Amino acid sequence: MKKVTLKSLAISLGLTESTVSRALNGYSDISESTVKRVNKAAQELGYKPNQNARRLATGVAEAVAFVIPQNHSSLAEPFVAQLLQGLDESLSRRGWDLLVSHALTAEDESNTIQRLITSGRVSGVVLSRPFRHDERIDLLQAAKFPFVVHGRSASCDSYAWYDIDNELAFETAVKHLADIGHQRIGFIGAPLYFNFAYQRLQGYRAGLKSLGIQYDESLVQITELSDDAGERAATDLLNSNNAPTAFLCVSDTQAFGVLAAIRGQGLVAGSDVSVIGYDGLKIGRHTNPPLTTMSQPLAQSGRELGDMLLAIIDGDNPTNHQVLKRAKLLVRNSDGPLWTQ
Amino acid sequence: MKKVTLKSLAISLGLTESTVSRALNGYSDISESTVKRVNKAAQELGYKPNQNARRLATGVAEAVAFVIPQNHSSLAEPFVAQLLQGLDESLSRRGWDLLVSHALTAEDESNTIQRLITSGRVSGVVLSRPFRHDERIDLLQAAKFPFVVHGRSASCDSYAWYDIDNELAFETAVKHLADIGHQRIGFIGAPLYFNFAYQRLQGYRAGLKSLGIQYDESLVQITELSDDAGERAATDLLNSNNAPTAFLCVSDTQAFGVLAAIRGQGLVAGSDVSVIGYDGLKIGRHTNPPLTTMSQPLAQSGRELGDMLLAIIDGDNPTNHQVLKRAKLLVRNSDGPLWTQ
DNA sequence: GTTGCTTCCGAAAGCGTTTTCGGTATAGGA
DNA sequence: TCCTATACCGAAAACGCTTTCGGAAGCAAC
Repeated sequence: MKKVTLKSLAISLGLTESTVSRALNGYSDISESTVKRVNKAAQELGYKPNQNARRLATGVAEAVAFVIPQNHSSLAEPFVAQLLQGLDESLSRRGWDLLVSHALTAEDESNTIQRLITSGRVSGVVLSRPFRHDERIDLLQAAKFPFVVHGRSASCDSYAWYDIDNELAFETAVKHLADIGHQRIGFIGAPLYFNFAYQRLQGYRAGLKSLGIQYDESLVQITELSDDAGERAATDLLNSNNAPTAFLCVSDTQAFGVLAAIRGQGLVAGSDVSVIGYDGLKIGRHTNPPLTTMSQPLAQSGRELGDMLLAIIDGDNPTNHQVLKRAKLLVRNSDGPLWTQ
Repeated sequence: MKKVTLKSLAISLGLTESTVSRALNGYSDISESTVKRVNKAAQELGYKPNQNARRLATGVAEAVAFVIPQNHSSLAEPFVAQLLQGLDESLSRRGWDLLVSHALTAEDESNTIQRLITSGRVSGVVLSRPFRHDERIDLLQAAKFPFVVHGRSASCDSYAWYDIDNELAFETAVKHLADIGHQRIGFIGAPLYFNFAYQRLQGYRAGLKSLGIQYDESLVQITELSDDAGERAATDLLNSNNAPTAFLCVSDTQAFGVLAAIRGQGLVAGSDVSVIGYDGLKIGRHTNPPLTTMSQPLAQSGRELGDMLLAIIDGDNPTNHQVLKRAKLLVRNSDGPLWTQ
C-alpha cells in the first residue's frame, strides 16, 4: 500500500510525470487514448494528488477561510453550523477546503486577517457580522484579496456581500406594530459599530417617520446581544414613566430576555405588551409566549456565499455579487393589538 | 512589497536558506547571535513561511479536520460554533489550521473520511456524535490515523474520546424524578444507532432498576432529534391509557416539543407533568416553563479535544486520552412533585 | 604540530506537482 | 520526394521550504 504518486503512476504506465499530469488535468496536447489510459490507471491505483505539492506548484491555495464571529455571548449561532455546511458544500464541489479561523480579541481580528492573506493558506475569505467601519474589510480590499461578507459595512459599494435588507425589515416591523395600534414602540438595539445594528435602528426610525410618529430617544436602549441584556433593558423601559407598549429587538436572543422582563413585571406579552424579535430562530416557537419575529432566509446562504467567492476568485468583479434578501414577518404570539383602555 | 521568501530573507542577511531555515526552526547548530539576527530580520521584513512548501517538505499537514455532524434537523448545534472556536484556539497556538468537512449523505461519511486520510491535507481528525457502531472510526483505526471523537462508540477502548457519562446522567435524572414522586416516567429517545441515545436509554433503565421500578416499554418512544418529533411522541404518550407523569428526553430540543405537547393537552408542565431535558441549552431558560435539564460542561471541550488530538499526533497513546465528564442537573421549572390526588 | 572535538554554516538533495519549451514522429500538401 | 504543419510526448525548471551531510574554522590537549 505504497503511497501512489505521480511518478509511480507514470512509471507504471510507461510515461513521464509531465505527460500524466497534463493528461489528468485535461490538457489538449495529450492523445485521447492515453488520457483514457491514464485516468483508468489513476482510478485503479487510487491516485490522489498531493494537495500541498499541487498548491505549491500552482500558487493557488484551493482553500478559503471562514472567520468565526467574535461573539461568544450570542446564543444565536445556529447560523454558524448551517453556514459552514453550505459553504463546504459549495467548495467541495471543486475539491477546495474550508478552514475556519477565529480571533482571540477584537484587535486581533485584523492580525488574523493579515495572517490569512499573507500566509498563502487560502485564496479567499468569508467574513461575517461586519462592523459599520470594518478594518478587516479595508485590509482585504487594500490587499486586493478575494472575499465576500455575510452582511455589509457602511461603505459597501466596492465589494461582494450577501445581506438582508435590515432597514426594510425594521420598517416592516414598525408598521406592523403601528397597524395594531402601537405608538410608543421601544427599541432594543445593539452596539452601533455593528452595521446591522445601525441599519436596523435606521429602519426603526424610518418606519416611525413614515407613520408620522415622533422618534423618542428615551424609548431606545442599546445593549449587548444577550438575553440578559435584553431583559435588563426592557425592565428599565417598562419601569420608566414613559413605558412603551411594544418592543422591537434587533435579535431574537434579546427578545427572549424582553419576554422574561415582561413576565417579571406581571404583564403578559402579546396582550399587555407586544414584542417582535429578529432572526427567526426556530426555538422562538417555544418561548413564553412564542416569539413573533422577522425571519431571514438563511437556508442556503452558505452555498450562495461560497459560489460568490469562487466566482470572484476566478476573476469576476466583486460588485457583480451583491445580493440583498428580505426578511419576512413571522407572526407567532408575542404581539397583539393595543388595549385601548 | 515583494513576497518575502526564505531565499530573499537569506540574501538580505548574507546567509543561505538552509541556515535561515534552521535558525527559524530552533535548531541547535546555529549560533545564538545569528538566531537573533535572523529572527529580527524576519520580523521586520514580515516573513511568513509558505505553508504549502513547508508541508510538502516536512510531510506533515499541520492541519486537522472537524467533520460536521450530519444532523440538519437539530436545533441543538450551538455546540458546533463553540467547539470550533475551542478547537481553533488549541490548534492556532501551534499555527495549525482547522478545516471543516461535511458529508452529503450517510454513506458518504466513510468516503469523506477516506478522502481526508488519503489526501494528506490533514494530520488528524475530530469526529462528533459517533454511531454505536461507527464505520468511520473503524476506517480511522485501520489506517492508524490520528483522531479523537466527541462522544464515543460502543467499543471505545482503543481510541481517544471526550464524552459525558450518559448513563450516569440519566440515572441521576430518573432518581430525581423518583424522589419527587414519579413512577411512570416516559422516555423520549433518539435512534439507537447513535451511541449517546443508546447509553441514555441504558441509564434510564438502570435508574429505574435501582429504584425497583419496572421497565415499561410502552413508556418509551424513539424519535428524531427535533422538537416536532418530541411533541408528537409526547402527545401519543399523554393520550395513551398509561400516560406517564413525567418525561425524560435525550435532548433539549425534543423536550421543547414535549413542553408544547403538554400545553397542547391543557396541562401544565412542572405541576401536572414533569419534564427533564438534556443538553443544558441556555435557551431553555426561556421556554414555557423554563426547562429543567441535564447540563453538560462543554465550556472548553473544544480546546481539550484539540489538545488531545495534538498530543496523539505527537505520538501519545490515544488510550491515554479518554475523558469522561459528568452532567449536572440544572433545575428550572419544568419538573415538580407528583400530585398525589 | 598533529590529533581530536566542537561550533557553526553552506551545499545539495529532496518533497510532489505544474508548466513551458522543444523535439520527434506522422500526416498532409506541393 | 521534400517541406511544413500538426499531434503528441519528454526534459527540465520551478514552487518555497526542510534536512542530512560534510567541511571549515576554532580551540584544547598531547
